[in-house]
Amino acid sequence: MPANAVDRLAEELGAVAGMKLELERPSDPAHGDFATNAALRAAASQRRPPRELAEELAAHARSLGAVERAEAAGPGFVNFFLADAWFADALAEMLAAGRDYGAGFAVRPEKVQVEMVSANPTGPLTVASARNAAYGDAVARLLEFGGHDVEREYYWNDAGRQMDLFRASVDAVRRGEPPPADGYQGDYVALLAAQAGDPVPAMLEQIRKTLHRFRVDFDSYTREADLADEVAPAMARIDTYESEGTLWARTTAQGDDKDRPLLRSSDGSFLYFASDVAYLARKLERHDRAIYVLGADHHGYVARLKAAAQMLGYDPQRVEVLIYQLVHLTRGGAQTKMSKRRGDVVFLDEFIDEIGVDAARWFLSDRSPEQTIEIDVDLAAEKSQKNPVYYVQYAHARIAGILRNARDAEMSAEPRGSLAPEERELVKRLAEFPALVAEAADRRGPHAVPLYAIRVADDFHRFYHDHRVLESDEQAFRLGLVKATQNVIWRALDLIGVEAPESM
RNA sequence: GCGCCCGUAGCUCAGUGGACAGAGCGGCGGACUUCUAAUCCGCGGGUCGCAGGUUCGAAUCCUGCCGGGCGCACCA
Repeated sequence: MPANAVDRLAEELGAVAGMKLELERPSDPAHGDFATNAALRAAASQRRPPRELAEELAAHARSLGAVERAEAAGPGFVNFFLADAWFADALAEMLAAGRDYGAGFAVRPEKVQVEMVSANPTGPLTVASARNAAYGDAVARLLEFGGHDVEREYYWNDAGRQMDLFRASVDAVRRGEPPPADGYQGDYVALLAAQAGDPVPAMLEQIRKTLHRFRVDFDSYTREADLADEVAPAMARIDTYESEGTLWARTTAQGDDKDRPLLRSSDGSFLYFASDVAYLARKLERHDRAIYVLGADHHGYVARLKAAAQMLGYDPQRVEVLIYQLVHLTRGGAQTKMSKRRGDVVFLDEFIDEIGVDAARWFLSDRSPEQTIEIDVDLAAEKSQKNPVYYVQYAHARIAGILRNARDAEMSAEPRGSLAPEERELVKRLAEFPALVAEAADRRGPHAVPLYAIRVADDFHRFYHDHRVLESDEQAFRLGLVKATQNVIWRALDLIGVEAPESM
């Protein structure tokens, strides 16, 4: 039996009508609490007028207790108006589930590794990496909420040209010399120079702390050096050939646009792609699914990673590369460019100092990943009604206030009288949550969650404005309703790493 | 040149075939003796980049074009 009231209703309707159907919430309240276009969809294959099928479906639907009224409308929609009993059922299951309402939607739980950030430790994290962290972590949280076993992974280099350049830059400062050409500079280089020892692990530790502050914590850190023993065996498993004095992977045979060199011809050492292949093999040995979270500037990786999986003999479907577009910061309209090697950068720590973790995570999570983000720092820093993150948090805090005043007064999913329109709207909104979060996870699109949270806050604030909870005739029911609302808001915010305050 | 992403209200963006295309911000006007007014209510604003095509039906799918971003290393 489906776990939530909307799915259950859809299934019951489908059963009496003899067809599979999906319910949607019409934008126009005149079109009922829920509606379906099933008749329009089925019309072609059944070779019958959609309107006729809709009439039939409506007639069947009227036999259900949850349905108060059902009518065919428009070109072949069926609109359903639900009885109060359905709302009580829906609220009862929300209260029973608590903060886990909507959880466990994974049809087949998997072991999933989500690799994110993985920035070279040559400097503090920038806002570009912050989007990676915010997006990757939100996807990870969604998958966990669905029931998957998720590992958050950070891959870092401790060798290579950029590392050498970084170390040389720090050493130069230590000797009182200018950094090498194309080297790194800035206050953080001077700070690292003031400490003894290898600056690379020190920088990584600083990154780890910043991410922790950003509420993103990793289960595992893998270094390129950790893969050393696995590279040669991995090379033996894939399709290679020798040409121009080096070894090549024949990735073009698997859809890549060019073959990839594996060895540096000058000294015969393995190139980065060789480690990539070994690393991918390790990922797929240990996990059902390997997710990479990469910025748009790395989209060229997709084809070669898929090709590598194919050559290694794994189903390339198990490799998923999530690409997100870049971030632009504006301040009063003027753009701020980001580069680690110049002085005028915007670091994640500065960003958090300025707008706070909650606003930072919100604004890096509320746009679809394929959309370039533009954040006006001044606006995001404003703690006012302009800022949607506070609008949603305020709803949570308001409810906390009611619950404090209610002490341990009884809650009930059953209303004593009939429901007010604002109560019906709020219950329906909350009832959307399981499907919404399942779809957000499935599409790797966590931005749907904060946008939904705004809708919940809308419906709550409206309800709050029109109805008293405490000492009303419906106190028990309304306490239950606001508790369920608070749980959903808490969870929605938690899924994007934003806190839900008890007071504001 | 080739590949990926984007183009929807003044601005920032939702909307992966269905009912008149939505929200926030900005603008204007209202509402506190009440569990938090960081709230609520009302009013505006659109050739969904352009042109074809598929479909009973297209912002959504296909083709071409125009604009913008990002890639196309024996760097990572």
